[in-house]
Amino acid sequence: MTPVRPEFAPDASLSRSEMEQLQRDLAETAVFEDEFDFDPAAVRAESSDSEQVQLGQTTGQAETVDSEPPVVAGVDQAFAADGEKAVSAIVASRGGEVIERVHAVEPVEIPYIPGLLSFLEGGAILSAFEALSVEPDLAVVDGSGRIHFRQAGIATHIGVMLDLPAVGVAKNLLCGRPRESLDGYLPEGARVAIEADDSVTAPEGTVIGHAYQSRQYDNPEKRHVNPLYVSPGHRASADTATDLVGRLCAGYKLPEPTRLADQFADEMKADVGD
DNA sequence: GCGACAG
DNA sequence: ATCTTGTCGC
Repeated sequence: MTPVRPEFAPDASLSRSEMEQLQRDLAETAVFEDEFDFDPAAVRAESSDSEQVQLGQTTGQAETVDSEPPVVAGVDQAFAADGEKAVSAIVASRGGEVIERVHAVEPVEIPYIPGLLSFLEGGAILSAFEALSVEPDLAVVDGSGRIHFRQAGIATHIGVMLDLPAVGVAKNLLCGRPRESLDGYLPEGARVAIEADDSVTAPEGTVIGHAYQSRQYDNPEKRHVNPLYVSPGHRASADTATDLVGRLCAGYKLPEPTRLADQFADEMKADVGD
């Protein structure tokens, strides 16, 4: 698919202040509330036999069409050639079934700067989306969305440019303040709101995402897992973004679309010449 | 000056 | 993100 808002292209030749201004403009365009063309409750991480039966039955065409799970695009990056090439991988799946995999390789133009990640990886991701044939309903991007200084993390950048519902899934917290301490043991399924503090361009206290415990061990003393940081990218609220990620997890810390893209990115990286 | 920082 | 062996725990 092609960008609907090309004016927001993550041009790596922009000055730092121009990049930051572009992000502020991007955040103005971003929609941090649910705006889907699909039923979020129909999103699933794994395929089920019952669905196969339904699709095969002759119980009304409209019904069978509606029962088709939304297409989710998992997006992840890897770097090759000593960090000089950015490899972006997208794995599209429907109800857990992989339906397409594409990738793109672009030269790395700038170093990693916290807050400006989309200018490092955005180009490769958009190239990969150009190569994608299917129309995804949702994108799950590695990195933050609204949990960002200017509310325009990479998930927001990609979502707005493609006008595609997107959620960001990060392994570390970029900014914001957890409503409750995350030091203690969080049981599986727990979510803690991440609020805007003075480092974020949003009213103090605005919920910009959640710390989400997608996986946890039973014994708090022996071993524990760190939570995921989920935030709206575009056309999704913080609550629904976390609901969606929860539905996309299948026993592992990371949601399935991310794991699939992660794996494919590694394969393509080796292909390019690790 | 100090602190803080996705991938 | 990436560089890397073994090792602890379920």
